[in-house]
Amino acid sequence: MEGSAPRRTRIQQEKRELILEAALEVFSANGFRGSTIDQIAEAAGMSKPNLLYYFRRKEDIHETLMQRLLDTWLAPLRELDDIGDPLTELRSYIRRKLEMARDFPRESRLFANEILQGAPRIMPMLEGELKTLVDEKAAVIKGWMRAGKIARTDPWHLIFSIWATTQHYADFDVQVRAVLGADRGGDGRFEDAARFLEQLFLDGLKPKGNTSS
Amino acid sequence: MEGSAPRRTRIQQEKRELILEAALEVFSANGFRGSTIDQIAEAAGMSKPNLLYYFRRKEDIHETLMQRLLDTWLAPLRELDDIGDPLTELRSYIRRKLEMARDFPRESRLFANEILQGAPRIMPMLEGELKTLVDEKAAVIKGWMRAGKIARTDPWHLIFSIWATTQHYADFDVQVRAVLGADRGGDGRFEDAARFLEQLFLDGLKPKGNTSS
DNA sequence: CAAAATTTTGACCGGTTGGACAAACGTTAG
DNA sequence: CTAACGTTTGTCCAACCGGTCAAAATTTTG
Repeated sequence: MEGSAPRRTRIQQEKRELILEAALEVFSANGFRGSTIDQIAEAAGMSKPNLLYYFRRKEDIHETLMQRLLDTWLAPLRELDDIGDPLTELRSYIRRKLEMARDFPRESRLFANEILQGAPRIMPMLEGELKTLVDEKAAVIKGWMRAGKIARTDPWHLIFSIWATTQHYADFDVQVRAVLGADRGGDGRFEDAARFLEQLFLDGLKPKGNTSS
Repeated sequence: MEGSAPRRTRIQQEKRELILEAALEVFSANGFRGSTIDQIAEAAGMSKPNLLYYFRRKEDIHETLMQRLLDTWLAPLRELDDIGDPLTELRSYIRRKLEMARDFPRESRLFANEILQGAPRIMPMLEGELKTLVDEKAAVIKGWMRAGKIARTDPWHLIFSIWATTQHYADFDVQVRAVLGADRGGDGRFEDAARFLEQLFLDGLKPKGNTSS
C-alpha cells in the first residue's frame, strides 16, 4: 500500500505550493466567500482553468491550507512542557505565540476568519484534536498550581487569554497601528507588546510595594 | 435648518430598524462580501426590492450599522474616568467590556470582520476619533502610574489587552465553547472568564507569598 | 369616497463567479 | 519522428448577485 495521498510530479508539487501561497494571501485578506478563484489565480501568476487543474474546487484549496496551518499554529502549545520552571515555560509560550503573530499574520487572520464565521469547516477539529490538546496542557498547568509554582486560576481561560492577547497583534493589526500612530506603530510595536504582556501575565497591574487598601 | 437627516415616516423607521436587525445577524455571521441582500431581506421578512426601497445600496446598510455600533461599542472606554480608585475603575471597565461581549456578540463580530479585512470602511474613524479617545484615556492611565496607584506599563498595550481578552469571548465564541466542552462551555463561562480576568489583570500569575527564585 | 402619496412586488438586466471542457501546447520516451 | 502523457488556455455555461423599473397594492389625506 502506498497510502491515500495521490502521487504527484515535481512540477505539480511546485505549482500547488505556488497556489497555496497565493491563496493564503487572498483568503486571509478577504475571507473565503470574499475571495475569487480569479484573484488567487492572478496572484499565483496563472490562468483560472490552469489553477483548477491543480485544485478542482475552491474549497479544496481552503481545506488544504487549513490543514497545514493547524499543525504549525498549535506547535507552540504542544511544546509547553512539564520540564523547566513553570513561569519561564509560560513566558516563552507567550513569546513564541507573539512571534507567530508577527511572522505569520496571514495564517492568524485565515484562522480568525474561519472561527468568526462559525468554524463551519473545522468544527470537528476544534472539538476533537484541539480540545484534547488544551485539556492535556490545562492538566499540566493545574499541576504547577497544586505545586505552588504559579497562582491558582482557571488554566483554560489562561490559555484563551494568551491566544487572545497575542493573536490580537495579527488579527487587529490595522487597528493597533492606527491607534499607536506613525511613531509608535512601527516595527517596535511587537517588542513593546512583548514587554507589556510579560509584565501583565507575571505581575498584573497592582503597584509593586503596595498592599491593596 | 432641519439638519441633513431625511424626514421619515413611522413605518419607515420601523422597517429600517427591522432591516438593520436582520443585517446585523447576517453581516456578523458572514462578513460584508459573504452576505447577500437576499439573505438579509429574507431574515427581515421582506422581498429584495422592498428592502432596497429602504436602503438603496447594500453598503448603506453596512455603513448605518457600523455608525450606530461604534457609539455603543466605545461607551465603556468613554466612561473610564479619573474619579474613583484606579484599580476599581479598570476592573469595572474590564467587567463592562466582558458584559458587552456576552450581550452583544454580533456587534463584536461585525466589528472584528471589518478590522480583519483591513478596515476599508472605517479607517478614518480608527485614525481619528478612536485614536484620540485612546490617547486621552492612555494619558489618564499614565497619571495613575505616576501617582503610584497602578504598576508602570504601556497604557496603550494595556487597553489592547483588555479589548483582546474580552472580545475573544464574542469573536471566538465557537472555539471557546468547543474547547470548554458541554459541561463548562455553558452560560457560566462568562462568570469564569470574569473571575479569571480580574485575577490576571490585578495580580498576574506569580504565586502569592513567593519571591521569584 | 377619491385623489395623492407611500409601500410592495414581479420581472428584468448586466456583470461576476465557480466550474466544465475540448482543443492546443509542450515534454519525454521509444 | 511519433505516440503518450502532462500542462495550459480560450471558450462557454448556469447560477448568483446587486440593483433598476414600472406597475400593482396599500395606506394616508382631504
